[in-house]
Parts: sequence; structure tokens; C-alpha cells
Amino acid sequence: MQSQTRPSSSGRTLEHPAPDEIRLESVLHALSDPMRLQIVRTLAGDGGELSCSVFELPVSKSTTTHHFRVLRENGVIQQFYRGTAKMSLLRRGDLEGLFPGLLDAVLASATRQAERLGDG
Amino acid sequence: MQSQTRPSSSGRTLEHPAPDEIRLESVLHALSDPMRLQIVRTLAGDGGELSCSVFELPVSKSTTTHHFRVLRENGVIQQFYRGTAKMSLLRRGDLEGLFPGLLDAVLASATRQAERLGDG
DNA sequence: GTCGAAGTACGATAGATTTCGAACAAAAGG
DNA sequence: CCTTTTGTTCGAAATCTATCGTACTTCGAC
Repeated sequence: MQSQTRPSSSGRTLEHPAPDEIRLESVLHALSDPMRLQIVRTLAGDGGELSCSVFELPVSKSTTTHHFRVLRENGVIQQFYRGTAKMSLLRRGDLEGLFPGLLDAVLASATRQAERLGDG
Repeated sequence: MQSQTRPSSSGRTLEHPAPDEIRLESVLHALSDPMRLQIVRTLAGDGGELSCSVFELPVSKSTTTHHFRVLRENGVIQQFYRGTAKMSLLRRGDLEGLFPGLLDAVLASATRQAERLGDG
């Protein structure tokens, strides 16, 4: 059974929930942490895939790993390895299909609040 | 200005955050609990004010008190006393002003998910 | 004035969550 | 092979959360 199961890159596999496993409550919870909301805003602003290291979060490396994992396990982002880097991107399509308008409303609200609090 | 205040609001005061104190992350956190999301859905469905006791939640009275308090302290609902009952209603206007479209997107997503999971 | 209904307050507890540092692992490039 | 970059894993600690039961308060009705 293990003849050639490893899909693409070496042996580093990442678990992602299927679309029908993504729960609204879990997504809201994932987005309710300031650090994670900032990550999602950055990903949305870029539009593509970003390596974890481009986020200069004011926490340690292991904490950063933790937050990206929460986002991935709750269905907010997709991740994969490219060399030594781990790339992340928003699961825009899946989220829009499940919860139409939700992500955009959250992102717009976050932008609005950042402007209101003087953190444009 | 007290010519005709809320009937018998005697000494029981309830703390509510002012609109500019309501944080997006806090609202998302408040909505990320299944019990609280259910409460908000019921309030939204009714459109008006409801007493806490009409919610037949599968938890104890003290836990119910806790959840309503979280919703109130995070700016999602407004509460006031009427006799022995405590009435709750959504802060639709305030939330719409701060986070346009957010509440509607969450409510629509919740309805959609309930249908998908066979819980209409 | 007494009683029931509706909630609150007060611990208490079990389980999450966020955070850290130190040790480890994989890939890329000399 | 060795080193650097990038990120993971493994405890561990501090804090937060959801939950409960019991005792208490407040209001309206009788």
C-alpha cells in the first residue's frame, strides 16, 4: 500500500477539511483572533499565495505555526510546501460557495475598523 | 427627562459597550459559539425583543445567563428588564453601521448551513 | 406579606487557547 | 558534507471558556 502513495512533494502532507466539513462557527472562531484576522487580511490583500515568513507577526515562530494551523484546520486557508517555505492562500472559492458574502463582509469590516482605530 | 422611563427599571442596570467600543474580533468571537449563534438566529428571526426564557437551550440557567452576557458585553445584543423578565434584542443598527453586511452574511450563512446539515 | 417565576452571583471544574523556548527536520546551495 | 533558512514538534505555563449546582434577589400576583 505504500509503494507510491506520497502525492507530490516528499512526505510532508497537510490535512485540510473538505468543503462539506467546514463549519461556520469554526470559521468565525478562526477569524476572531486578532493575529489570525491580520494574517487573513494580508492574504486577501495580496490575492495570491504567501510564505509564512513574510508575515512579521509579533510572536514567536511556534506561535505563528499554531495560528496558521488553526486557519488551515478550520478551512480558512490552504497550505502546501514549496522548498523550505510553506505557502498559504485563502480558500476564497470554497468559503464563498458555503457562506456567500461572509468573507468579504469580514474583510471590509476589518478594513473599516482599522481605519476607524487609526491603523489603516 | 424621566417623565416616562422604562417601567420599573429600578436599580438593575446593565452595561453595554458604546458603538465605538465594539470590536470586530469580539463580535466574531461572540458569534462563534453554537449556543450563542442560535440565540442570535432566533432573535433575528423574531425581529423584536424576546425574554431569555423563551429560548429553550439545552443548558442550565446559569450557563444561559453567561451566554447572554457575552453577547451583550461584546455589543451584539441589547438587554433590559421588564418585570421579572429580561428582554434581549439584536443591535442591528449599531452593527450595520460599524460592519455593513456582516450580520446579514452571518445569518444567511447560518441558515444555509442549518439546511445543509438537515436542521432547517 | 408570602409565594412562584425569572435570573443573578458565586464558586468550582474540566477542557481550550495562546504563548513560549528548546530541540528537531527538510530543502537549497555552496 | 555542512550551513542557512524555514518551519515543526514537544512539553509547559498562564489564561480563558463553557459548564454546572446551590444559594440568593427581584418582581408580580395572590
